[in-house]
Amino acid sequence: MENLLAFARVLSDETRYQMMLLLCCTEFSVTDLVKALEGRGITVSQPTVSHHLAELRDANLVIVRKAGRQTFYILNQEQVTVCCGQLMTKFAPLISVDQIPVRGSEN
Amino acid sequence: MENLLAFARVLSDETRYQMMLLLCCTEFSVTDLVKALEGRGITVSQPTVSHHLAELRDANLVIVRKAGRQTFYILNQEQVTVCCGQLMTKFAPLISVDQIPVRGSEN
DNA sequence: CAAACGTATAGATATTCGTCTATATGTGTA
DNA sequence: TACACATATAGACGAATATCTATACGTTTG
Repeated sequence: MENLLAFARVLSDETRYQMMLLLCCTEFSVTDLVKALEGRGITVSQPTVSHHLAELRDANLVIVRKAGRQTFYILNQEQVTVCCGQLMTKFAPLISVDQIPVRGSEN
Repeated sequence: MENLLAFARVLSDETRYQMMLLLCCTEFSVTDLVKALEGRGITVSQPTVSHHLAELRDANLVIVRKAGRQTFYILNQEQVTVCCGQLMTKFAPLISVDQIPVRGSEN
């Protein structure tokens, strides 16, 4: 599947979205991620989280580190950046880069 | 639904993705859009395209102009830009804005 | 006014996909 | 070596959704 389609598809699920928010700047083991999601009101089983992590892996959106019997995941911010750049090129080519409203642009 | 989730959801379907590519810089009527999609190997009925256009409308991703019995659509590049900015803020906060690889960054 | 045209809506259907339970695989430990 | 722990995989199931056909709605035209 095309790169951007995979990126969008991964992002489009609430559970994965919250996972990515958590993984953005902090490494999590699978079990800890399950607990952290629970804390955000997302109650899912460990296999479900593993399944979603596999999708993130396939989309190159996480960096994986194995340590003993644990596996740690963290978001691949560079891939996010590449995808956002491609999105801008394809779907907002008329808007110059330095106009990207980075902060305080909720709506 | 949250803004970015809606954006990602809309983008995550192949048909809508191709529609957005076509609508990016050119206005299309519904019928012409059906034909243009056909030309790209996406064969869908007019009601299907209308249905997808309604989703794009709900996500504020198209600008609509009615003229006689036709309705013209074009992509709302500003909304795309806003969403990309929010994506960067939420999922790539450690990467500075001026590093966004805008062109020639396919992978 | 009636017919043709362009688009939107409604309802039905099949497929995709998110989730679960059960279990397999791999790794540390007593 | 046996067991406990952490994660991944397999298969089943229900909900979401992309698509279709049929039709309604609005507009132009003869």
